[in-house]
Amino acid sequence: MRILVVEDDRNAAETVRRTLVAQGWAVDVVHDGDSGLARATHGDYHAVVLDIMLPRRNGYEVVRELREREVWTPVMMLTAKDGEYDQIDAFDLGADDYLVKPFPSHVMVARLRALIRRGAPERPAVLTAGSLTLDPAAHTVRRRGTDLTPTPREFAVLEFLMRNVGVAVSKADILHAVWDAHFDGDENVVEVYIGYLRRRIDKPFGCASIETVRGVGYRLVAVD
Amino acid sequence: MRILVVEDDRNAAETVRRTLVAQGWAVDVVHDGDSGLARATHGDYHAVVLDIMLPRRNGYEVVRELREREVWTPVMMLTAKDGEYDQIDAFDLGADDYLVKPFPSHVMVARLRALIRRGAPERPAVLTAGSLTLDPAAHTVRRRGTDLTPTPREFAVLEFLMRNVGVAVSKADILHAVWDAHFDGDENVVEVYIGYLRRRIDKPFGCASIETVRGVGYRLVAVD
DNA sequence: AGCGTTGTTGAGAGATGGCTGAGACAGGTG
DNA sequence: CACCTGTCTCAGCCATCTCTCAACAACGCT
Repeated sequence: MRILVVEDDRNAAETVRRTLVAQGWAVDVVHDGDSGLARATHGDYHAVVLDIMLPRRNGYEVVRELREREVWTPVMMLTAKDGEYDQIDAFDLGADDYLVKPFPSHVMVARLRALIRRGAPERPAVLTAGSLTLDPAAHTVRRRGTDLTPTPREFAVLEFLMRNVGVAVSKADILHAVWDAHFDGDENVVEVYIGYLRRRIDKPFGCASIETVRGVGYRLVAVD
Repeated sequence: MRILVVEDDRNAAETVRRTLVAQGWAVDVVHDGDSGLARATHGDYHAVVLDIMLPRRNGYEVVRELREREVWTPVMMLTAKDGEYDQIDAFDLGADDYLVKPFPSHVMVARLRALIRRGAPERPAVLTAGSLTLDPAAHTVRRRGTDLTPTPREFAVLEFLMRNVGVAVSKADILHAVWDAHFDGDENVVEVYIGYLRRRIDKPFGCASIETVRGVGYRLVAVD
């Protein structure tokens, strides 16, 4: 395991380094945001431990920039502050975990291990199919730049379809993924919602992203 | 997204359920470890939110047992205690993430999303015979790049033939593989569908992939 | 060649699957 | 309370698909 530690406090950095080396991991340490960004971009690490308070470029900026460069290495953020909003910000910017200082070293090790096991998410958070994009976190859907406003159910159906682009999914699959176990209605709801979605995301743009696969279900394809 | 929530405190469970439902996810709630284990094993969820303090079987035991049963659904553990050892134990037992109560609901959502983002099931392989390809997942058939649109029955017959390229299969085999057990009609249907398929996948391209083996049945061969 | 057997095909009746408009109902909001 | 939005049911319509039947063609055997 190769770990990059970005932490400007030399003492803290040394403590972390020792802990990780004791695990048998290879550790590189840098002390400012710029070097951290550069190393993380090109260094091929299994995880990055990133302090928030950094000279030259703070932790938030480093993650955001990393994700913008399509680097998906797991990032664990460290901070002295205890504000919950920091966590949110960190998550929204693309960090994968968060620790509040001071923390026992074995907690950091355990959670780093979990991060590494989870692996780098190959996919960015936004789903795309042709000119259609769906952001699960922001709860937005766009086609050619214009904002669409699906209802919650429509959104859920579309999200499922977009997680299976090009694959024919059955109405039962959709029902199963979107409606909960207590639902005992007809599969016709799915047909109805497909109809709603077509009116919402296809008709106004003259496309046909949702294909019917007779006897099977539906397939979402990438169109412009 | 289908989420299972295992939490014995009815109030807490309801809060979590609402948060997740507001995301457009399908949520099932159970209140004890045994039911949680049963549902998680067979329920096909995208993630499980699991309290540690549970009647009948605690959260640790549930994860351990789940992993022993080779169920790899991502698990997020919840606990009221703030003991660091809980985290370690949880990770070691196979949990994928961990939250200490109380937590802001959007943190839970963000981290659940991160958990779900990782695993996408890979598709089954595409079947090929010369210039003819059939993708069972996408439910598509192509010859030399152009999309063919077989009917469901035609597709089923073709899929069976393509899983047996170069092998002569009898009409009885095809009937058995494609039609259900209650079918009591004539083997002539098979002949009729072979005819349809030839018109669909061979005639327009001037090939002859489906050969008749007189007295035996049919054989699909690879041609360009 | 002649003949029975086996395979091919066109026509068409009936069944099925999918789409949609109308409307009931619930929950939230002014 | 009236109104709006979102969810879901229902029933009718339409296009397509499935399968049967029967005539016809091809094959292979004596």
